[in-house]
Amino acid sequence: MQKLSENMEDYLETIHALSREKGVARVSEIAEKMDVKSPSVNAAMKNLADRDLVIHEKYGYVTLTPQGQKLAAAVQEKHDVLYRFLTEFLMISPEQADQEACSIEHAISEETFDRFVKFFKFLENSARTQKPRLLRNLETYLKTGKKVTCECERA
Amino acid sequence: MQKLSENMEDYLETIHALSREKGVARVSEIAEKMDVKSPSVNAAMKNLADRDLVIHEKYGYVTLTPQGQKLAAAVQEKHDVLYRFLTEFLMISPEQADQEACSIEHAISEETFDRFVKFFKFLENSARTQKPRLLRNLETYLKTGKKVTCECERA
DNA sequence: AAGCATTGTTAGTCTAGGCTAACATCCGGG
DNA sequence: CCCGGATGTTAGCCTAGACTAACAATGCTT
Repeated sequence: MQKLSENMEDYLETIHALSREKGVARVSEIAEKMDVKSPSVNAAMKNLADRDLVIHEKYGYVTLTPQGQKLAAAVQEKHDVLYRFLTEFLMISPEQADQEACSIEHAISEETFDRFVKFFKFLENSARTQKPRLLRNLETYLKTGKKVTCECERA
Repeated sequence: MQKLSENMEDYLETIHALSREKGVARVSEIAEKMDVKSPSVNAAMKNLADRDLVIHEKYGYVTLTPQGQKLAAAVQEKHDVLYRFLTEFLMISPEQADQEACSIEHAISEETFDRFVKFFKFLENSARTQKPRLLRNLETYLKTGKKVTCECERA
């Protein structure tokens, strides 16, 4: 099985999101959400159906197969972690973070994502236990460019 | 001027690298480094020359215009920071880090990159001043999955 | 139950960016 | 000088993934 293209991953992700939001996914909704026209969606559904990632009955709904589910969930998970990193630690606006997570999510290997998740949890943990030191220092630094040495270091 | 595609950014980056490594960039070298055939390079050079990003004399060398330089340097900078983050903090192997930096570099906006650089410097600074606490804890965590609360917090 | 708006599908076209095969130019060695 | 191999270019083709225009199915509304 050939690796999925970024575009096809995006389709899966969108179907996944729609299914969770509205229960089902329809061609027109997918088109609208992805800002493409319905014939493009149609072609993509044919592609994904051929790979057994979706089921698309003529003039009917689109649903993910278990395989498609799994892939979509993996992409979604990357999206979510990236989004949280961008908003919580880089303080990017929600809209922009969402958009960028959407690009970056396709560029990251499983291996790297796995480590990044750990890294992220570590940061969050530090932010919690050292609160508000580490995070506040970072925030100050991001805003002012001034380095703040850790208080516990100076002590 | 239309935004550059990822592929064209890659061409610029490769020309930039070759120019620095060997002084000049030739079609065959670009092709080899990017693992494409020379007619593809040719088409890309025509594209980039039309945008005034490179100069490509017939049967001759390829050089970056000042504009091309600037763009290439920006891409390169993203690559470098990402590479360092991946190797130093996520402990990804040099080869894989290089490869992934190559994908991720195209997916990041100027805004986000800017903040990420600050974030990265902050991390490096913490790693230096708190050495070896923060980094060692992260390393332990990445390897074992065990969370380690900051020593200065427990004190 | 029929008609029409909505929705989905098909056919055909376009662009980016690959490729191969064939042709053109360049340059070093005889 | 000139010839052959290396290098560069052109022409023509392919695929992914978008689009428009035209056609088909569905289903709500009366």
